[in-house]
Amino acid sequence: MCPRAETAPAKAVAKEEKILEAARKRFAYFGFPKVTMDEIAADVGLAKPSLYYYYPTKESLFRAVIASEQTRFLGNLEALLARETSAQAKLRNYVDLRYDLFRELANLSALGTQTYTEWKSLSGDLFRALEEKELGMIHSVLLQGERSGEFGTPDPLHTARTLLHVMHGLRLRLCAIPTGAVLENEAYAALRKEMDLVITMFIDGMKSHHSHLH
Amino acid sequence: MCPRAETAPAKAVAKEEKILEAARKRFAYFGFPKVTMDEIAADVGLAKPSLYYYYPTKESLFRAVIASEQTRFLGNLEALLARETSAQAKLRNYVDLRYDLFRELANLSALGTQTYTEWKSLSGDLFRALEEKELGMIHSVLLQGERSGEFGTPDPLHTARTLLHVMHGLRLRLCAIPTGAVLENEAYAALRKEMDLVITMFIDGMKSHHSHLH
DNA sequence: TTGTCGACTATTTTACCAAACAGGTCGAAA
DNA sequence: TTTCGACCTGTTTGGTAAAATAGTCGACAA
Repeated sequence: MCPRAETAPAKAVAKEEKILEAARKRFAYFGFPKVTMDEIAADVGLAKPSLYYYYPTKESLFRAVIASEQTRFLGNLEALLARETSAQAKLRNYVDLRYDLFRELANLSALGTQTYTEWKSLSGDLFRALEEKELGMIHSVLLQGERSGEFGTPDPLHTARTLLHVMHGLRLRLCAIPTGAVLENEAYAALRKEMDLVITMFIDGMKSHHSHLH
Repeated sequence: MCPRAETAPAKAVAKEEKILEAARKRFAYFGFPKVTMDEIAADVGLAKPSLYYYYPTKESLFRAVIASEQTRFLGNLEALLARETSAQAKLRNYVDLRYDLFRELANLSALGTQTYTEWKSLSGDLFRALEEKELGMIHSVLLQGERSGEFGTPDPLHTARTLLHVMHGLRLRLCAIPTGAVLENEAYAALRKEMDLVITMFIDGMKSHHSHLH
């Protein structure tokens, strides 16, 4: 209520986020090892030791960056699933969001694969936690689809997991393997089309499974 | 006809294959850089220079190893497609074979990912050529399924490519990302199940697409 | 002619050391 | 509460000498 009462902490939080943003940019462009704390400090107009007032280690700062990206994604995803639509529509929307996150992460990482695996190793637990939540959401959508009679699967959890792995696999493949496409954009457009086809196949496959049970 | 006429070259060919086999084992266990030509030579009871009589460079030997593995796979695949069965059955058999090749390559490479990407970079053209042929075969099976009325796709080539990419993506993911599974065998069993589910979804999806056109 | 190898070359890896660098700490001062 | 100068310490870097390895050549043998 009183603006003054919030001033001191608000300022600290604001600075924390400025640091986070500067770090995100640096890490994204140059990768974790090539970024120095001095540089990040300079970006936000501070000296190195001041950074340690907000983040105890370089790694914790990095993890904070990852966590913030993931939180944003999860927020969007949750909002999406909360909206009252068909399970199919939700699955397609999920693909949309997933693609966007892939795209963003790739955009920010000059070096593709390298950064990706680097991130994975530095904060594998975060990634695993994200996948866990992502899996849970897909799973719940599949269950919704089953309840509402849109489609069915013999094993919704297995299907959800496979779907998740397929999407990540496609993305990983794109990063790990030099595609024929010269332009990065082309490669991503192809990824997009493949993700769409996969989700279509899964939806149609699940519909047909359901109708077999009729 | 005359056994004598074949003796000299036959012996040479046999030795060539002994070298190939020794090299395969070494490369598989230790990876390309950690293997020396002396070691391979010793394995087959020769001195290093003799190897160069059969293979002009270390890399050519390595490529010969890869090529032989791939040829075997392609042979099996072709034999499979030649057999007179339904397109569905062929797709499922393709998954079988593909899985086996994944499994074998992984079995032979102590270091998983590392070796995989190493191989890719050293003989990317071979891998690309293999994928090209693999793609062609999947494509032809999809076309067969369409002709025979088993199922249909709006874009068979795109579907074939996506299927290929999905399978490779799943495998790649397994290599690149430390899974929760402690035992490697578990991880591969999971891969197997996922590959099966994907092909099921694709088959069902394509069936339903076909029946929509009815 | 086909196949083998000992001895040699050229290039890459390794081993090592010193200097620079970068993550992290501390106490003082706004 | 927030900032920073000075300091500490483990790691990376650069350069070099020694070792190892891919690849060559000419001689020798089947």
